[in-house]
Amino acid sequence: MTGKNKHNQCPMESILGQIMGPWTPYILWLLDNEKTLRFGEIATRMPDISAKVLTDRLRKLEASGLINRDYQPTVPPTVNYSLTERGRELHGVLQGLNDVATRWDEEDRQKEGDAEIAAG
Amino acid sequence: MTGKNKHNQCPMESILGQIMGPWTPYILWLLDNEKTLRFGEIATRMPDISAKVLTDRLRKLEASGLINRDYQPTVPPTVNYSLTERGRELHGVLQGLNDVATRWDEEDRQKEGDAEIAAG
DNA sequence: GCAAGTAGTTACCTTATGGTAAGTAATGAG
DNA sequence: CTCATTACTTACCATAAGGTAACTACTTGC
Repeated sequence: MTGKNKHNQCPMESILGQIMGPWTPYILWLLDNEKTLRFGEIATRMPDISAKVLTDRLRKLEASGLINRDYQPTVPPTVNYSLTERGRELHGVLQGLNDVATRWDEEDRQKEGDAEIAAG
Repeated sequence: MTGKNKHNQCPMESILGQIMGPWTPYILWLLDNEKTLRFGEIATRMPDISAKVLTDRLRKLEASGLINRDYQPTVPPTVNYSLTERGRELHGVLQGLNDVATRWDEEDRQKEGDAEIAAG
């Protein structure tokens, strides 16, 4: 997987093993923005992830102490996910990541547009 | 894999596909700190990564336009890696990540220490 | 008694990923 | 003539990761 070693010498390795990996930062970003989301709501916002993998990521984030899982034994059941206090400490990083992503995306679209105009 | 989709609707997906993945953020962090590093110097700082995988990561970062590869055809050859301008824009994110990582690491060590004292 | 709805779990199979070891190029040293 | 050096590349193999489909539980409504 994305990270199996815990923390040898460098603290950064540890955090990377927890929050990195295919869909993980995006899940954190969703929960950072929307406070609380049900399993199905996360799945809707990430159409390309399978239930199996989403469950896996949520379980790992829970094990890392970054998200809370609140199971309500209603019928049908309701499970709410939210960031823990530690998870919320990632806000600045996630925000910064999104800012850069948005900026690059705009720049790239701009360049694509220019290229199309130049090509006639 | 870590990222195959380019950018469907959300710009964050794109950046995650580029900088996420097992060792990638750590490589960027090294280059952000040390300006320029040779292949072997990066390898020394990351003892657990194999040459094959390190090469793969460097090639992908180069393809994403985040790092420069400067091949000097000396004997034996010298290859210097450094961040591009775009790569340097990740400074804030990498710094923030490292800050959180360091803080959590200290907190966890503190807790471990407390537990040991409590256990006698 | 059967379908619907939520949040999964499980089994099975395919693909992706990563490790190891060996090979390559070019040249100066011994 | 062979070794050492750097930065890889290649082939081969083992493991990990992920997709799909089917199945679970529980109760309301038809």
